[in-house]
Amino acid sequence: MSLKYGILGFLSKWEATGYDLKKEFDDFMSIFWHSHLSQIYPELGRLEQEEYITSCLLPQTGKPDKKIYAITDKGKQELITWLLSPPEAPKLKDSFLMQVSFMDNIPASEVIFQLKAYQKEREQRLAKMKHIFQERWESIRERNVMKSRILMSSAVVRRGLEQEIQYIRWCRDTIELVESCSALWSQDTDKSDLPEGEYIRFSDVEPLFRKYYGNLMED
Amino acid sequence: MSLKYGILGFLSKWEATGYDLKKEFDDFMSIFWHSHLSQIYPELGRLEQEEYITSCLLPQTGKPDKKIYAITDKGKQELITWLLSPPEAPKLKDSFLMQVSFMDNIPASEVIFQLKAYQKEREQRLAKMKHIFQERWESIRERNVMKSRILMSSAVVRRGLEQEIQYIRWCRDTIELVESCSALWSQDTDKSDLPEGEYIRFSDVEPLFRKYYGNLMED
DNA sequence: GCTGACATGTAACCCGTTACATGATTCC
DNA sequence: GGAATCATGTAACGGGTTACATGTCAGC
Repeated sequence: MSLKYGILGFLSKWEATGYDLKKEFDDFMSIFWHSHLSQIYPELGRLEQEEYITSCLLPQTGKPDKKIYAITDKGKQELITWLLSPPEAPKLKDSFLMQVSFMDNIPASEVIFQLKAYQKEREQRLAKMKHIFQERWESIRERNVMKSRILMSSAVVRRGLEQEIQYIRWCRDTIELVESCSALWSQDTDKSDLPEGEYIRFSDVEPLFRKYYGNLMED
Repeated sequence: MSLKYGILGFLSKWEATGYDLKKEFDDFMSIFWHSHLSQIYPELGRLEQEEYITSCLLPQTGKPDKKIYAITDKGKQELITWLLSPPEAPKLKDSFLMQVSFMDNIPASEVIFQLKAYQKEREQRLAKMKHIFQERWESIRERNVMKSRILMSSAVVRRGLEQEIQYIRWCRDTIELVESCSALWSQDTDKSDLPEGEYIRFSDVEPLFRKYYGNLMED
């Protein structure tokens, strides 16, 4: 149900077409949401029907006509009601972490390969976010006017940057960990009746683990 | 499409019923995925039809009969193929961050209230995760056997803990930021034709911003 | 007597993704 | 000549959530 509020939130500050909204979902809003045009257009239709937004048609030559949407008072009220309602419990869906947690089923070399590939992807995302961030920063500094909206979107930007940086760092650390423990993979390819002494003990790698967890275990 | 692999991944190590799987999705796997029983049962049916898993019926007295599922070779192969396939680009959906980015529309006091509520939620999640983590840690230490599976799930646990800790810290820092800038909200309740001098300048709060971003802006 | 754990499922609905459909202009 | 941008949408499908449906046993 959040696409609705993503649209209302954006329209609470600027008028926009469906196409504009899509760009915003690919740009700044990509920090917390994404959507396809084929979902945005019908949603705009529904929101207009329920009178949360109004549209006005702008004929263009050479290009297709634009339908510019604006928020209504009813729409703004709906947005505010949502903003004041209790925040939803986070429901994480991270298919890469799922892959990682089952990667004892593939060779250590492949694990490292996958971690490196993902790290690269996140580095690209970070670079894109930094770019967005720097552009905004400069335009804000030029106009030299401070608003609460700028404060809140800056907070969101910080969260986005932090998240990427930490994920990248985790990839790096985990690659190192797997590299230094790759012997575990040759061990446990199911020769299940080896004598006890043949197994690597947990106590052998415990110091390495403590280092990997850092101060996360305290408390 | 990841529920399928969540199930196959779990069954690659242990046999389980639909009910067991649900518990696992609420427990350890909640770090990266969640699912409802009403989705798990039909999915198990499909996986069995496609011969990725097999079931055996265990009659019970007093309790309903159990249907215990086990992975087949074909299923294990399917899992491995997925594990080796390129990791998906992350598609974040964080409705709380969406709320935050539009919170210039509600009073600063309400912003702080929402941030505190969310911080509490994440603290509870962290406490739960630490609990899961400590239980596992102890049982691993007792058995004193190291396996690659333990290494990978430990990496996932670290990611989960980190994520929570950092989100909580962000909430704390952002509450402070909003508190020290709450004057912005009284300013911009749309008295749009105030003389220029009445506005808070960006340059006035820039030092505060630099502190809030820390070393995130550096390249 | 009621809640919660155990155990399995179906049905309706909503949300989100991929594919299809159109058509001009600009840049390489 | 082909890809990318601007601009709008529909249709089919798949995945995920909520509600419905059933029934026993243990513990408070």
